[in-house]
Amino acid sequence: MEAQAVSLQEALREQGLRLTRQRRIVVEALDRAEGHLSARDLLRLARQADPTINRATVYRTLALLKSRGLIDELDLLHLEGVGHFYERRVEGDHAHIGCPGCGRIVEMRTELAQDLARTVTERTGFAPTSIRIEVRALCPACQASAA
Amino acid sequence: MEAQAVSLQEALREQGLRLTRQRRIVVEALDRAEGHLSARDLLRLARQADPTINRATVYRTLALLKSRGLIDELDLLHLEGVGHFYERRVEGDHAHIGCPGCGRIVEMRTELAQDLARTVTERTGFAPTSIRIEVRALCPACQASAA
DNA sequence: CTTCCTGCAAACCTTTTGCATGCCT
DNA sequence: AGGCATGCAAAAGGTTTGCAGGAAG
Repeated sequence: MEAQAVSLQEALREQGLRLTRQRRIVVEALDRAEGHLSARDLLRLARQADPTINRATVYRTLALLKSRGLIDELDLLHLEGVGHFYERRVEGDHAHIGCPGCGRIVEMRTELAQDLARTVTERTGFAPTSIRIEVRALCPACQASAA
Repeated sequence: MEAQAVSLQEALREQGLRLTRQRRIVVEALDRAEGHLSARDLLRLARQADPTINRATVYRTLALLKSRGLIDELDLLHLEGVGHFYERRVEGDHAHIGCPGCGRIVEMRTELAQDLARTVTERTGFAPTSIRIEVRALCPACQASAA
């Protein structure tokens, strides 16, 4: 929804936020991740770099990034568990599609989010900063086995 | 996404599901609700009709309704707390728009969900059964006070 | 030097589960 | 009668918080 720095680490610096060793480790893990990560995943990854890093620090860093709009928070329709998932906000919105049969999650880029943002502004006067689209849909394999 | 009965209660019967006193109370509360309800809200409402009704029953009923596609589950971007929200699935999709400034949630009907469902099918072969669109957006009042 | 972050541990909240009992069909 | 739903209580996650010590700017 807006221009972005090449990395979260850089984005943090641009925003004048303190860049501690722990925050660097956490954002590096998010930068490297190709998709969504749970807080638990992220803690595990961070601990590979520093085994003393604490859960609370991970949550606090996630809250910070979230409040600055640098990451998106998803829950992936509970298909992968009750917790939340995080991923770096990227240019170009995408929908998350989850199959309730097998739990598989795929992503799909879509321009419809732009349209939606425009419509929201026109019809409600609200100013969108992020859009989350999550679709529950049977994958082809599960459609076949359900038939 | 498909035709619906006039009430959840009726829908339950149509699906050949056992309609216990507790389930009736819970679905009546959902039927009466104009918008989203948390599990906690729902328990509170149900207890007005029967103070002995149990939390576990509410959760089990919600799981049942969810699995049958009769209700939608939302988390409203965590703006109202960490839990989930439920509402009867209605004809005509709508997006939930939440203001991070004041926590206000508004709904907006949108046809874009239909387009999105079509696109998903065409591009991925997945068969959508529900779509969740949640938008984080500053409301007019909060835009003004932020300026 | 000051501010704010971290680790720790406990608390908190929501949601789930095993089990014995009871209700619906 | 049989199968399934309920209530109860405890457990299981996930997430948040107060506090004392420590690191970053």
